[in-house]
Amino acid sequence: MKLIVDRNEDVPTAPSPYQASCSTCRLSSLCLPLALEGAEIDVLDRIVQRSKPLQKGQHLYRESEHFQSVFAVRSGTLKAYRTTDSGREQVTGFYFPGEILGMDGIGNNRHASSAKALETAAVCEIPFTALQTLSAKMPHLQRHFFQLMSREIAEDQQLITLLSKSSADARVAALLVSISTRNARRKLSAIRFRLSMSRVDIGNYLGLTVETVSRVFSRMQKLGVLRVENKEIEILDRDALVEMADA
Amino acid sequence: MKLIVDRNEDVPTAPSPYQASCSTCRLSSLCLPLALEGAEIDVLDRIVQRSKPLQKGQHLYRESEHFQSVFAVRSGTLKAYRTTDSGREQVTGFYFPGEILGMDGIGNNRHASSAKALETAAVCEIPFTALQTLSAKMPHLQRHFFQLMSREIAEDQQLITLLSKSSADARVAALLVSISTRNARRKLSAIRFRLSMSRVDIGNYLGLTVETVSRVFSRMQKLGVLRVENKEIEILDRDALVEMADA
DNA sequence: TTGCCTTATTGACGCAGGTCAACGCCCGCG
DNA sequence: CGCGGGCGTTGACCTGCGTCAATAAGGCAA
Repeated sequence: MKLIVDRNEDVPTAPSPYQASCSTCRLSSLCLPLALEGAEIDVLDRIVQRSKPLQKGQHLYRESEHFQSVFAVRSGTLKAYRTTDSGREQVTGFYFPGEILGMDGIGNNRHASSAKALETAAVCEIPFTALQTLSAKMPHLQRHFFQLMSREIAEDQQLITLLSKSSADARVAALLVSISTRNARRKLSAIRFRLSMSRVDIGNYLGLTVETVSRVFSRMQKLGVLRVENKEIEILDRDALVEMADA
Repeated sequence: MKLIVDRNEDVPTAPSPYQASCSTCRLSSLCLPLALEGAEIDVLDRIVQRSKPLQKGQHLYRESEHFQSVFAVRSGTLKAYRTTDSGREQVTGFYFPGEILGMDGIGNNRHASSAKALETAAVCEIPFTALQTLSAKMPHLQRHFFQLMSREIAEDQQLITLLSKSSADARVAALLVSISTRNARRKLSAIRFRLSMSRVDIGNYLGLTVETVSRVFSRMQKLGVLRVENKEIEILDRDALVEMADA
């Protein structure tokens, strides 16, 4: 029944050609190289470090640690979260292959959130100082990185909008639509996928309790919008879902 | 019933010495020039346009308009907001003197939010293309701008955290603490100030109704934490406020 | 000034979602 | 292969905030 799962049963830390290079990377069309051409990609390639396979539950970096690099997800999923003064944990984002995380640390040289693998995950590390130097020389890269940061802002604002007023149904629907869309970008199925995060994480991210998330899933299943089987999700009526996400 | 409005009844583009220069600007220690030295400031100065005094209610830019510049607030306050698919308005931020807005438009060359003056306001316009060119030449500037964007991300995450779980009291307390802190940065009173935004805007920003905001103010006043008189706020017990903000 | 219209406050009431509790089912470990 | 602990689901109940409504208080126009 369940087929599984993640790849990256990762290789000991030998010479470590975890991945040849940006130019052969399947994700280059989503990731940092997006705006670059051949020669430029090679230059970027030289600063990128591909040495970090993470096991489920392992941290990539922790809040308030010294900031040094941003990271691109190569495989697997990560969550970013911060801890409030009162000790509560708040998930601020999920990161899928091709996406960049860690940019919130640039502001004061200290990570503003922690990042943890939700399943076995591989990332590319991009030392920020080197990235800056390169950016100054490669306008495309500079521009692209500005864009990536800007989009992160815009996405956070999207989430703010969601959290500010929307119903539980709308929040869950919005998350599912988002995941679906991001899957499509990676040429994966937009209607059938496996949630790598727990219900707790989903609830936390969306400002809901686990119970509510669970009830929403059940309700949507009853309505014929979704099929839910543990972490497997099938979207049966995407239009309905999009509609719910907005309301 | 809807009247008004504004369109950029735009200001003659005459010589326009609304403000001498960045180097004489009282806010330079908060704003873009922060990381620069004498000569560099002058160069930045040359691309900055100081031509836009806005009347209360007037727009600086509108969602989905072509993105061209970011803006620094010189005086007054602005709010940024986006409109959801269902037509609801969501305030995503308030901007005070020395702060930069418009960075969410970089991502796809289109403003992701609208910005409107809450009172008479003056801004400096910083054409983004020119800023990029300069950034490539001036590492300090590039770095500083990355930092500004990063901080915007971190602040949005703060708000996400707030909206995700906190009580109405905590939300209002957090906003007041934030305004207080930002006032202090500008050498204004941290304990006595005038709210430039309406209760509606506050509620919208915090994901609360006007009524709730009003009740929270009353309650805090009763508790002796605040003195509220219309838009005038006096913080009587900052520690208590900080404490409430966290819970 | 007077009056009008927008903004703010306060009260009464209802409901979405939180809380508490019980239970079933994966899944990893021995 | 069986056992245990975490994760997920479901139900019953409770509460903080939204909603509706009425009134007050600014503030701007004429």
